[in-house]
Amino acid sequence: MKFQAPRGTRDFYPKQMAWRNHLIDAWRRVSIRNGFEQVDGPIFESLDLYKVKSGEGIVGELFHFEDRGERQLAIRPEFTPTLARMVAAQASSLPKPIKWFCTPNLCRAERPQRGRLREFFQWNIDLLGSDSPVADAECIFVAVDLMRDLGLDSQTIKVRISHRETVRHILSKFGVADDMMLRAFELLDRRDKIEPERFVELAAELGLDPNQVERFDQACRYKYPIGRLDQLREHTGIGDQLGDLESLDAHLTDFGIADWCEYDLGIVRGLAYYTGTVFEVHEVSGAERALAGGGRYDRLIKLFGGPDTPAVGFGMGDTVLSNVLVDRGALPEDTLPKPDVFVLAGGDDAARRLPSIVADLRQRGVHARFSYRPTRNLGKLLKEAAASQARYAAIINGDTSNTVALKDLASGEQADVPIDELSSRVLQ
RNA sequence: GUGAGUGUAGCUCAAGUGGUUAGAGCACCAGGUUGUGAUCCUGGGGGUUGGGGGUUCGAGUCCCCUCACUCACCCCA
Repeated sequence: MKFQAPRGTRDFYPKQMAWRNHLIDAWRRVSIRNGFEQVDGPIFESLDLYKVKSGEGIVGELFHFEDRGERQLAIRPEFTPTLARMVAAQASSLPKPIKWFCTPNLCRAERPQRGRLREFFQWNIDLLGSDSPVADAECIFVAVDLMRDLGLDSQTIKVRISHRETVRHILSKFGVADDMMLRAFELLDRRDKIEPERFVELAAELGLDPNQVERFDQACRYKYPIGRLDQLREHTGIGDQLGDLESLDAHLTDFGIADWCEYDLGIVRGLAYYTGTVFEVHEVSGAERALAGGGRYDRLIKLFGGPDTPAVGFGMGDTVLSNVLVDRGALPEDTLPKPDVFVLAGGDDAARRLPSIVADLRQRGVHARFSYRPTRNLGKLLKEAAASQARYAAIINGDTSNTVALKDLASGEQADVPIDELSSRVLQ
């Protein structure tokens, strides 16, 4: 019997595990310096919890099971319902704004593709209790901060921003009735996937004539820079009804991330869920899926039985992020922990002294390794030391002398150092 | 879940229209008689060709099923 990992799941060998930690460490580091606190919840929840947010249709897209007490449970496909449940339960005692992050593994019963697996890790940033556009801007800033932390730049990455209410006003201006709004958003989301003639046809059903369709389509395809809402006004004829977008625009500039962002009215995201700002983080070549997506969801906490609580946040998966970084030349093997020193012995006398020297180094916090090979051939041992990517090799002298030869494996320089100075030397 | 493509060693790939015991490089392991590491020699382990069934004297190669990956749909919470 031979087994492989189930469809859409991954095995994490040391190299992959180091890479995964590299990403999750960055998520943690960036979250914390932006003032977010880490939370987590159970990896499975009541199936009903997910139905409340997403409806009956969600059941076919997650993994669910029945426990021995006939409870219907589901492995978490997202974290937001857990978060909403947690916030709703203690909302009155939590200081506002609530700024939480987590890095859960999530499972979805989808057909896997590049950047899309059945089990993955997702960074969640959520800011609750403020309806100010500052909160929207800060969330976007956190996403940008992460990109920057991992060495990506604003030429490679763009945050594409839209706003539900603004698009609604534009659609309304073009003559779409309120009860047709949901269908209009659906059409906007799907416009690249349907034939142009069909698009015009469907738009006509919403009350738009071909001329308006053309104008609206163009307004949605154009990317507006931050600070140029005047262009957006001109293209859409929306006038002064920009609302929060106006304020968001100023905050994005004040946070210094204007060049990372652009307005893209074609960004739609989940229909039933978001209420205001929506955004996606993209790699500009378009070769990968969205790195992250999020927005404002002011009605969710109430839906879960809590007080009316405005909220904004985003999720970022590890799969696309990883693809983008690897596309840009990052090598997962470079994230493996490297030894500070590789201790080796070229003779039997030295070999007897090796364990105590290694043990002492490790007690002092030094990452120290040694060879399991029986050979005393220093050439082979040095090759192993170099392969481990240790910074130093420490060659124990065969006699009882108090020095070891410390060799810098990058430069090749070598010098005798007293054994009691070894740990401080290699930790410098 | 629907449709299409792909699948040979840990990795990258070979094996004319079916034809002996499926090969190579890299990687891994071990030696090269007594102390200094890149592209030095020598040797070794590792494959039921993703798995199962069928056609055939004979299948890595043809057919069916299944599993996984890739792409589109769906969805993107």
